[in-house]
Amino acid sequence: MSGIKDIAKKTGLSLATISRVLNNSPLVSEKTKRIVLNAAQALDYQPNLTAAALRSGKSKIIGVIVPEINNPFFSSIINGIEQYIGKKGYSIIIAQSHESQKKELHAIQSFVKLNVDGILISISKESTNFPFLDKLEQEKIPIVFFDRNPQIDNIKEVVLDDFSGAYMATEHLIQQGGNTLIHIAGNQNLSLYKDRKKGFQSAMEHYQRNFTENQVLELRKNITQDTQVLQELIKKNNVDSIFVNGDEDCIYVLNIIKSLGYKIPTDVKLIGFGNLSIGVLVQPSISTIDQRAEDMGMVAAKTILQSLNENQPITIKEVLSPKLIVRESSRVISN
Amino acid sequence: MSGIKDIAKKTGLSLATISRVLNNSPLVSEKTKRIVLNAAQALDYQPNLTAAALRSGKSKIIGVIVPEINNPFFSSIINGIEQYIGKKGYSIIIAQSHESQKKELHAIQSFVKLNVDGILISISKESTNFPFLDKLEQEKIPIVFFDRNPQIDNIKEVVLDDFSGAYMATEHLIQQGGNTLIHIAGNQNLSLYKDRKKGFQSAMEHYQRNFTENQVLELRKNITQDTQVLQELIKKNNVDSIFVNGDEDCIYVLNIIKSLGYKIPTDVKLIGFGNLSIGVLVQPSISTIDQRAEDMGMVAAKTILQSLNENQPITIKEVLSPKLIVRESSRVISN
DNA sequence: TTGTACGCGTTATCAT
DNA sequence: ATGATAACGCGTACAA
Repeated sequence: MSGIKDIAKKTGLSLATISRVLNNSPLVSEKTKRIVLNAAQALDYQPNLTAAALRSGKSKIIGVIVPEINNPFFSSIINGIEQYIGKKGYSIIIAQSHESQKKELHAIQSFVKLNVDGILISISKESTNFPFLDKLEQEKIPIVFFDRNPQIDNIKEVVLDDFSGAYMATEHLIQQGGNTLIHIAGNQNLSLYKDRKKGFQSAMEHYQRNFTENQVLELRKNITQDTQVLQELIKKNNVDSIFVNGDEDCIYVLNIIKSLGYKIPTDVKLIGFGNLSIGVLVQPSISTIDQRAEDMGMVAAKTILQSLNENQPITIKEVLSPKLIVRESSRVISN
Repeated sequence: MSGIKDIAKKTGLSLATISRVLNNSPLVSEKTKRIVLNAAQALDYQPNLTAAALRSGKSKIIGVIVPEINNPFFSSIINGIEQYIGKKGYSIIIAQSHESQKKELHAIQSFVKLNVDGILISISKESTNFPFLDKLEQEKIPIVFFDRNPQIDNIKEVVLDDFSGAYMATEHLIQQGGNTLIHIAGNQNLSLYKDRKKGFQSAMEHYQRNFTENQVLELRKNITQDTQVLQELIKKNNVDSIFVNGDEDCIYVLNIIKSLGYKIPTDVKLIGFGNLSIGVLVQPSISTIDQRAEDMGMVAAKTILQSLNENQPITIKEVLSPKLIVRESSRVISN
């Protein structure tokens, strides 16, 4: 392995010329270009990115912060980010917030010290204010929020249209013949769960289903209690369709309903949200809304790389449209 | 934000002294130490890790390569790595091989250019030779293999005792009253799946269950065919216990068996491998072998950090013991 | 078109 | 115990 010095020595050219060739400067003749590239090949030249970073101020590293890497949704997003960014010659460095604002700040500090060129972040549940934004602006480090976004102005963000997703899910249940619907909601501290609830409400109203707050509940994650609640809703209130805020909860609900002796989708129709791969392994397979995690990662990656070249602080809001995926848990068998 | 120059200017001390204080050199008086640290605080000093890396040759970055980050096992390992390494002031940079040896090599190249201090890798299924080992040794970059390991000598590796895990699983099925057992195997190109098969075989032999290759099969992932095969095995051969190579496949098998009308665990007992979180969401919940993914990540992280300080190329093999997790799919209801 | 020389921010060596 | 200065490997303004 060798550096530009070695190439200079071998070719008899100056360091500057070598550097120019390797950075595709137009100010070099074709001939010397060839000579240098050949020598580079022969010597197994490997640029020292650290030195380049120090000199140029560009590290070719993007920092990524997620609440939990160990979460299929986020790891899929990271997958998307890595794929896009890897192609462009960048690397990603990863930190987890574990839903703690303190760790989030700490991660950003580390990233700044490492001279990352940009930051991609999905904020923690705790985070309501964002003290790091000023600092990053000073340092000219662009930041793009994805999925979970702060409810503030003048930022770049990539989000899913959770409202539409929930609307689509609800509409689908109704179109499949659902009469009495409920929504099992997620943590209302996160705006995306709020949006899913709103989407449910909106679809209900649009189809004149007389929406009330009684039709929305959160799980206790205590199987006895949850079973009891669902039993009552289905028996007394004739609930025949349930839109669950996420696939994991959906499978949990699915099992409860099956254990109660109801048939899915005949007695109760179910749809989740998230399109986890496990959704096709359960029986019946669950309908869901695809969050397009990889796409989100790719768009976020694209956005941050764009921001590196334009130094105007533009406001960007990329909204991805979710996709309805119909499987057994909500499909009315046609005959 | 400021650097050591700013502190030097403010305190009137030399750059060298500032650097010494910040690196906890013993060669400074307590008094100046205080002065410097106070100034650092006041000026919001942030070390430029790029510059430090260039000068010292230590980047405080560890490169991690996994086949797919979007895989709960690997993302859990990364979680473990990140937790351990983050505490020690290191960062992790991540690349995926997508099971391609070419991408694996490419990732290593990138890591070398970035001057990572060490590499953690779980090799791709394709990889049978490891041309990068020489280069890394030249560059004095330590490498630690985890989970999937090359079958060669003189390396550092952290693996699960897959043999024992499979043995435990099989033994458990027998102890629960299993008479006729089969094993649904994984891709035999990976040594860990081979080990799981061997563990099954060993337990079978130990309990005089007359092991033959007929008791091992791989799924076709075609639901019609797989259903047919399982149906026959249960009906004709009286199979009453199945050890499946992984939890995802286990859930797949579970659904097939339920759809055939058999009761689990009464008619057929099941156990998987991997302890995916989804295992408790299906019904019945599946017994499994915990792979201790986070522990593996932490041990791998610990191992690589140790290697940074000792420059002797020591051979290390850390073997983690799996844990049996008994849930409904294999538990004989006591009465 | 090519070369010279300085600087990026820090650490390490040598002197004081 | 502290300071002056070179060096890490590369990029670029300026000179030629």
